[in-house]
Formats: sequence, structure tokens, C-alpha cells
Amino acid sequence: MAEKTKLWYLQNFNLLAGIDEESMMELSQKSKMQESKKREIIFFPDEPSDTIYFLKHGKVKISRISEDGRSTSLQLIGPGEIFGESAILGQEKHENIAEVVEDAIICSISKEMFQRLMDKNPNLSLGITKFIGFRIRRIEAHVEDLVFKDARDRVIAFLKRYIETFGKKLLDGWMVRPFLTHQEIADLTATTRQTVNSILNDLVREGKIKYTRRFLKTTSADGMLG
Amino acid sequence: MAEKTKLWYLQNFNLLAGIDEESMMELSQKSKMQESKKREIIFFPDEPSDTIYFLKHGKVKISRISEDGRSTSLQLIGPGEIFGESAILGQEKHENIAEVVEDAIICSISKEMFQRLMDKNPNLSLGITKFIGFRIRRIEAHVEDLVFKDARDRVIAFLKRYIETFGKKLLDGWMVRPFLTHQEIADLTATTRQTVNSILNDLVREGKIKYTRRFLKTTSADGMLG
DNA sequence: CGACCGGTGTCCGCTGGCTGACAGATCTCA
DNA sequence: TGAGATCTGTCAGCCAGCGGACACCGGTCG
Repeated sequence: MAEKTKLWYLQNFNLLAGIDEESMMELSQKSKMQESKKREIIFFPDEPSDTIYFLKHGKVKISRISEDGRSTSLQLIGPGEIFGESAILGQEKHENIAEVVEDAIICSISKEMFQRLMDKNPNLSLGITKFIGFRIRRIEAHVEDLVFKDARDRVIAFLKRYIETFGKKLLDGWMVRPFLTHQEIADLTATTRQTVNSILNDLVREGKIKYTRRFLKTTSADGMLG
Repeated sequence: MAEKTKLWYLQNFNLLAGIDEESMMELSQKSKMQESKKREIIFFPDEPSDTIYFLKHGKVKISRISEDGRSTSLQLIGPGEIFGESAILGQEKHENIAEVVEDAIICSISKEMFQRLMDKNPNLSLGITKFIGFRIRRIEAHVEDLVFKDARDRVIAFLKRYIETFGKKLLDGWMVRPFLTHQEIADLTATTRQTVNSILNDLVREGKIKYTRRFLKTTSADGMLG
């Protein structure tokens, strides 16, 4: 992929706004860009955590695998977000697994290089700090959901966030494409395929959503699902 | 596991180690020290998040309250740890509540002041970065426990961490004093008073622990509860 | 010292949602 | 274009653990 394109991609991260031009060029030169297909693994647990990833396009999920092989997702990363930030938080090895769930374009850079950029650019440093804060809040909210909400409310809360984050507003609601499989939703909401299926169909029956394998659409105008 | 817990503990203790003397003086002058009794609230949800707290003595729990008044704990903070770190992560308002669970001595400092210290002391800055990394890992582990473990295993895992972090090693096991109420354990492990009670008594029957209202003791030499 | 209040021990009925199972729909790629 | 793989839909059985209820225990304070 052309250098120019890569630069352009990187410029779309608000995180990198306010960074000086020289550093930007350096970043664009030293970072690697890759295209990854659905189901590719970006990093595995126990691999060294030494790289920061910029997700330009697609979606990546960050999950944990239990000893007996079950899996649950901690985060769903969308375009314009970074992941692998544990590298700059002093973590030696990954404890999570990062898997592409929707064909992705990813830029990556070593943590040393990134650290140097942060040292040179206080704005970047500040941006990262805020971003980390945001991450913590998101995962704390996840805990809250797990403890206080039942499966139905967790799925609804997830769909809401999902469609507002990744969807487009229409005249009569919101629409997002492509959609996830029931199993993926189940992992993200700590429930099972079967339960997701029945909740989804309940919501259809209640007239709150429409969906196929390729898209999801909320019928309520505010995308709030009630 | 013991080493890992201890490591967390020490990391936090060393936070102020490499700080220069001048800054240390400034810190000790500008910070306020307070003694707080059990059940006192240090901060409430929605209060501005503008202070960093150093816990010198006692224990503080960080919790969330649901709309209908239920409560679950996210973290149990021990001596040598800091809390309220959301202030330096760009969070305007607290979303959690911090409550003293064991009579405490707490130093507090404004986030501006702390920020200045960090700017002057790269070591402190680095320490904080690592500390934040630990926090994230701890809460991710919490999610993992919630999803994969049943109530019994969550309580056991908690007791293990608790006694290794706060207890003393004896010839024939570990001992910690004082102990928590069943309700507090329930909040920390996302279960109920009754369930904690029955698990605890099962463990007594199995000869793995002994406890009264004032102390907990593991009988297995490695503190592992099996 | 007695009343009171917070914590403990125990029982039990109820149910959300997990497990397993299988049929049918839909995608994918040789 | 067809075979195999993956995903969806549905049903029945089951059980962990929640929630309510109530007796008891023990610390503490007027």
C-alpha cells in the first residue's frame, strides 16, 4: 500500500491530531500496515505485548479464553480506535486475544517508537491518558452490566451501543451493516447463542428491530429500543 | 499467585520511591491527611473527580450502585495503594463510590498538584502508568471470574487473594484480621449474603478454613484452599 | 443490665438461562 | 452447482443461586 495512503489513514485518528508534522512523518514511515481477514488473530495470550495497533477499518474483538476453552469478549474495537495499549502500560505479555471480526486494515508500531512519539508530543500523551480512562470506564460499565442486568437487558444495551457506534441514522431509525452472528453477540454479552436468538426474535416480534445476517435495523426513531 | 499479588502490592508501594526530595517535601506539605472511620464515604458518584488519594492504613472499597439501589464492589483497596486515579485519567465526575471498610488513614492531593509532580518526576509518571496497567488487568480478571466461575469459585478466589494480600503466613497456613462481613464478601464477589454464608460453612466443614467475625485462617499450608 | 441492632445460620420455593439436541436455512468454495 | 460448513430456530430438562422469611447470636450503649 502506498505511503501516501498510509499517512492519510493515520491522519484520521483524533488521537493523532495535534501531533507535530515531523513526528507524523516518522510514524507513517515506521509503522507497518496490514490487511487482515475475518477470523485472523492479531495477538494471542502469552505473546509479548510490545506493539500498539491502530485500527483503520473493520472491527476487532478483544477476548479472554478460560482454561476449559470458553470465550468471552471484553471489548469490540471499531475504526479509529487503538488496541494493544497494554504494551504502554507496562504489561509484558498479552492476557487477551485479539481477533478480527470484520475485515480490517491495521497499522502497528512498536511500543518504543510510540513512547518516543509520546515524549515529543504532550498532546498525544494527553490523548492516550484520556483514552485509557475511557477504556477503564467501559470495562467497569461492563462489570456493572454483568452484575445488575439480566441477559435480555445486556443484549439490548449492547445492540444500542453497537448501532449507535457503528450504524447510520435513517429517517425511521438506525441501520448497521454487516451484523454479527448470534454467537458473537453471545460472547460480547456473556450469554449463549440460544438465548441471544430468542431475545432477538422477541425484539422482532415486539416490532423493535429487524435483522438478517447482513444488517440490523432499529425501528424506533431514537435508536433506543424503548 | 502469591507472588503476583505481592508484586501488585509492592508496585504500588514503590510509587513514590524515585521521586526527588524537593517534590516529596512539596507533596507532604500540600497533601491533606485524614483519619476515616468504617462506613465513611470518601467520594460519591457524580462528585467531581479532582483528587488523588493515598491509602496509608485500613481498607477502602470502590463500588457501583445500580439504579434500584443494589451495590457491587469493583476493587478493594489496601494500605500502600492509591485510588481516585480517574482524576488523572481525564474523568470529570466519579461514577463509583469509595467507602471505608476498615478504619483508614488517607492522604489526598489535588490532581493539578499531582500532575505537576508527575511532570517533574518521570519515575512517578512511569509508576502511575504501570499502576494503571495493573488496575486494568485486575478488573479484566474480575470480568473473567464473573463470566467463567460459579459463586463458590469466585468466593474461594477472593478469599485466596484477600488472605495473601492482607494476611500473615503462619506455620500451618495463613491468617488475616479483621475479617469482612458476609455481606461485604457478597458485594465483592457478586453474589448474596446467604450464598456466601453457606459456602463459608462448607469450607469450614471441609476443613479448609476457620473463621469468626474477627479473623479468617486457612488450614492448608499453602493458603491455596485446594 | 437489658434493649437493640447488625450480623449469622438455615430453610425453601422459584426461575433465568444454560445444556444438549436436532432440523432447517444459508453461505462458500471447489 | 452441489457438498460441506456454518448459522439460525426451537424445544425440553435441569439446577445454581436468588430472595424472602425467621430464629438466633453477640456486641454495645443508654
